[in-house]
Amino acid sequence: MTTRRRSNCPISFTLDLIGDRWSLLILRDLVFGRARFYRQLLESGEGIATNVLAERLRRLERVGLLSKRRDPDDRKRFIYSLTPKGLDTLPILLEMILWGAKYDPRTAAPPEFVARLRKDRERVLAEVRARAEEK
Amino acid sequence: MTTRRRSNCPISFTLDLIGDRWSLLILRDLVFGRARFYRQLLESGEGIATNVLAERLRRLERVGLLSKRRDPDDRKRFIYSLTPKGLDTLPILLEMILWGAKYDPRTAAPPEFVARLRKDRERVLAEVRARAEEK
DNA sequence: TCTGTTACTTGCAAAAAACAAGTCATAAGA
DNA sequence: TCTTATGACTTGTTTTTTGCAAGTAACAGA
Repeated sequence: MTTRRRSNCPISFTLDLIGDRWSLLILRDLVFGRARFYRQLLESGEGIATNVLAERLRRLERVGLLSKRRDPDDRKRFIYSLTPKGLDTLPILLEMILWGAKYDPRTAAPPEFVARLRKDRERVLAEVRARAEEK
Repeated sequence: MTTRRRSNCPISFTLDLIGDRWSLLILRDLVFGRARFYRQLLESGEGIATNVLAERLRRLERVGLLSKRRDPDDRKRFIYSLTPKGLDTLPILLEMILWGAKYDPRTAAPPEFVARLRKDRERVLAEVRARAEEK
């Protein structure tokens, strides 16, 4: 992926950083707590290629969305976690959940979560954020 | 771009349809009323290649986010416009504006628009939606 | 020390994007 | 009505990115 910015439009800026087919899925797995290690990210569902994952992690770290540190409990692996800047993409992810759940007849989105999200967006946002932060 | 779905995750579903480097910019130009014709989309800032634009328009039409009709005032051109499904991506675009405006020091996002959006999200959403609908 | 994990890297083929040029259906002007 | 212009693309080619398979290096455990 290229890094060259295309304009000063805020949407374009956002897309230049996370507007590819994988970055937001990586952020999703970190935000919703499904993964913390390389292996988990690699195996979490959609089948990203290992070289692409490595490149994306490097990139997301470089632009400040996530950080990497050695796991003190097992020094051969690394813990990937979101920075505040990375966590701030949560509202974007939540809107994508709402849109996807609305238009995908086969969606796996839990209906009660979606209903709560629609009804009380701020509250759900705060809850997911809090859970993500304590990791 | 491929069309094959990767999973039933709503975020993944959304990204399968609009998670590339151009689709959301096209939607942006249609939502915010900067463009209605092929030429305008082609020249609106970021420099999409003509073959890529053509392919994306075909794709977005096929998945039901936009529609195409001949312009009655000049039958050699076509008017591209959003469907309700396409217009429903607006919340995603607005969150990207907020994120981009927050983290891009060179952002061109009008500060008063961003401030209003932060303060009264629902209202701005309704306004932009209303303006986009009357086209 | 040997074996297994974990996190990658490297090499190559396939797909997609960027770039340049050309086609085709209107429309507008002489 | 012939001629040129415009708008919306298509086609061919090069470059970049992705996907896939295999391999390597650091650390851990027995």
